[in-house]
Amino acid sequence: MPKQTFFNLPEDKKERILNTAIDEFSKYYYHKASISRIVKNAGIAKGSFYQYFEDKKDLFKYLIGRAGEEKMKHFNPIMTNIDNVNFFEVVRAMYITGIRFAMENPRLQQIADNFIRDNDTRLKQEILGDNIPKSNEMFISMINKGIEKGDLDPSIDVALTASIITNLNIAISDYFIKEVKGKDYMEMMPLVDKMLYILKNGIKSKKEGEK
Amino acid sequence: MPKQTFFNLPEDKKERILNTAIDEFSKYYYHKASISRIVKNAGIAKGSFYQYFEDKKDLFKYLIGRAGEEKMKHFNPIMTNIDNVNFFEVVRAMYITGIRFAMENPRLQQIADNFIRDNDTRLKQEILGDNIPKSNEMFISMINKGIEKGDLDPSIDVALTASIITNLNIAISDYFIKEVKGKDYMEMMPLVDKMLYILKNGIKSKKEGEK
DNA sequence: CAAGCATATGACTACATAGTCATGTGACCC
DNA sequence: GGGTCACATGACTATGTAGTCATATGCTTG
Repeated sequence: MPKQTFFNLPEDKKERILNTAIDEFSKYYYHKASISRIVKNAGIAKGSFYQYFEDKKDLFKYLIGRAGEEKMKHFNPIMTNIDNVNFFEVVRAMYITGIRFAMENPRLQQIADNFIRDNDTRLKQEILGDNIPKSNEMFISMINKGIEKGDLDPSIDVALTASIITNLNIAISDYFIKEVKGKDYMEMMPLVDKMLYILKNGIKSKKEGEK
Repeated sequence: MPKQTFFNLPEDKKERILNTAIDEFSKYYYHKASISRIVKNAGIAKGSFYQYFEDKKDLFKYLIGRAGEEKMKHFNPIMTNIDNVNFFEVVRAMYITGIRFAMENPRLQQIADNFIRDNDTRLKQEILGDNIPKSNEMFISMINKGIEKGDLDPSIDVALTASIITNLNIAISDYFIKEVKGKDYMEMMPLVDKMLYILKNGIKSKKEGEK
């Protein structure tokens, strides 16, 4: 956590510092991001930085935490209905909010991306604690419920399906941002539906049987 | 390319240097990997290193190239049959060889992984040139042929499906390495088939219609 | 005015990095 | 012996980093 000194700062200064830090960590991954550059760009002294934050990790943890909170704000409303709606509706809502978040907060999305892809597992452990497996567990329980309710094919492999759904989430965000960037984000809707069609029905021709 | 001096070295010395370098780049991504550590671990002088390679990038390019060649050795036999066999057979063979490569060459796999995930696009561009889009183009042409032949549902979105198949390739390797590591790699076969089942048929329950 | 306290500062330490270069060493040939 | 050439060496340069610390500024309170 940042020191009290940081929270005591006037709002605009806090904002300026965080904004500069977000810029830095969205451009460079953790180890390459530079405190020296941050203080230079934010127009504060090196010493001041260390009056605000314990160290580099302290700042980064704080940013990751804020990004997570921001993302959760969008996801929570979906999760409350989770038991009442069709499985695919939930997945659809998740994909849509995921893309929306990425478009509305490209720098935070980039920071999260860099962080997820970072292979310094010690750093990840220190910063995330044990929040990583939770998302997968949630999917697994969702899939199990989906099978019970009759929404899903009971012969699928649950853990593998969870992994697929997670990866498709990443795939569709990537695909959309690469292919459709700049355009209105409402254009993602048909794309999400095409993705869900495939997830639901597969890609095998319906006209003839399996060879 | 490494300098001639490097290729003139006795085989065991070359081997020792490359081996140490592979170790380093599989543990750390490009910018964090250290030439100083490599020369220390390989037992050669710093100056010698620069008699063998132009610079850090030269060595890395060489390693990426070797890893690529190694991987291609496995893939090429599949690609020659590409027109004669069922679409899903090709995808199946690709997934299997992908996992096999990852298991047989964990360090090379790790280097390729680190590199793909690196977000220094300039470095990527310099090292890969324009080889990146090629793999996607190949998938797209495969999918189009699959539709023509009647293997695939013509209503799918081709580009999106290509992206899905690529991502599922990553997903299954990840999943397999996390879940099944240490065991015999033949255990991946049922997993690949479950994955293909989902890709073919989707995950929707077959008993009742869509809600 | 004076004391005290929160905040601000940038030179500095200690360390790591990639890459250079002048000097050695040893084998081979004339 | 003398010359040439390939390879070997590690001290050194230049640059970057995270983090420290003694000092200074300025606001608030008695």
